[in-house]
Amino acid sequence: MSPSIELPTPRLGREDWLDAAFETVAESGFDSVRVLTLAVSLGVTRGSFYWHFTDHAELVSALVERWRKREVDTHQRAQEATPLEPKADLERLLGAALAHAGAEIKYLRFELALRGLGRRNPEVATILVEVDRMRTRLFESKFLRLTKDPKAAADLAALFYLAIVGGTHALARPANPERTKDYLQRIIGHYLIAQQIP
Amino acid sequence: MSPSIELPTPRLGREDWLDAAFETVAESGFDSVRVLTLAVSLGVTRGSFYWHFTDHAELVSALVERWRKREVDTHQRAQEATPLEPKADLERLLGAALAHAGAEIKYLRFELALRGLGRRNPEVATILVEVDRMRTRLFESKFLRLTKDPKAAADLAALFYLAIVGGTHALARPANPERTKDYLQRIIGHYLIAQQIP
DNA sequence: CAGTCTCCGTACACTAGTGTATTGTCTTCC
DNA sequence: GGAAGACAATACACTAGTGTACGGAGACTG
Repeated sequence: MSPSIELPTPRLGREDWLDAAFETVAESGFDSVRVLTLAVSLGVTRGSFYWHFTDHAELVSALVERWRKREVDTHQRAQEATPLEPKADLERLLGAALAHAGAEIKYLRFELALRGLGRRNPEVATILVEVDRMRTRLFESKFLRLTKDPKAAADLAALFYLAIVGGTHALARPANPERTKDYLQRIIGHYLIAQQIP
Repeated sequence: MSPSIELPTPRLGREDWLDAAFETVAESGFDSVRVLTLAVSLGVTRGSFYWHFTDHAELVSALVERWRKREVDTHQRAQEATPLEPKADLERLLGAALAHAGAEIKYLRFELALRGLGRRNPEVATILVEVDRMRTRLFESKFLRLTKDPKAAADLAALFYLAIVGGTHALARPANPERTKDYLQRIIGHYLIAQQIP
């Protein structure tokens, strides 16, 4: 009989637990992250978990921290990217923010869940404020290449970001993420970028 | 000794439980709604709860339903309100949507929590889609009085609504709701209403 | 003033989850 | 090939929560 029906069941590392937790957060929020449930879905017992983490709380904060690091990272790369023509630059950022296909939609859902957590966890709230500010400032610097009025650039960046956050809610819905993304990109791009050149 | 130190402890009705549940949702989300906890905070035991509700699930769906009814209600009133000049009309709606002081901020936080619930509960998701559509259509009808292009009116209404939903996140933060509201109202009003007259 | 309706307390059985302590079992590496 | 280290199972004690069954007690009503 062929022996290798059952997978080799590789041992788990910290990242595996974080990945699994990430999935559940994206699907059903932070409150659904249970050590027991994760263990079952990973095919092990909780014994494994408490080897990698001291605590349920540590899992959550590690997850948040991993997200923060990645955000700072992609922000760096966005800053260092060779700048296009100002308008195209903003459109590229918009497209990235509304990224939709496959894994990306999970990131959007995760971030929404994180904002939910931030509403009752001050440390998370602080991180969110920082990331929001980071992104807004990037937008601001781009808008500043379109208009010379610094106040208008700041306002437009803020409004731009508001629309993106709002759009995330629409994208997080099951129906038509592809079309939704195209639509969002079109209207935000049209009214908040194309139309705003002095 | 003066006898009336302790309050008369009025008996509780269904609404009292719903009110208490509403508070916890606004503060810490739907997952924090526990029968036991509510009972403690209301100063009774769970015996009371199971007289008014059959179930924990019934509490939640009753809460959602109450919210939906109220939304339909305020929508009716908004429709029937004597229309002002088109621009002022939109600005009034914007102000209402971003209402901030006192109790209103709880409503905003509740709605955000509800959107979180909607991400994993299809019935709630349906309700949210309906309410969103209801509101957007109202905005659309108002924008239609500013521009004759029906497509532009639809787009502007959508963008308007995106900005409002995004703005809710900013308002839900503890810091400076007053100032935040003024700022949001200003930039949304400026770029999405004032500037969009053909 | 007895009875009924409404609301609440109490006690019980049950489930899901956490965290700890201890003991295995692979791997790796000398 | 034997010891050490990395990962996992098991068993235990504990907490918070749900739902049910039933028994009061207070208020209103004839």
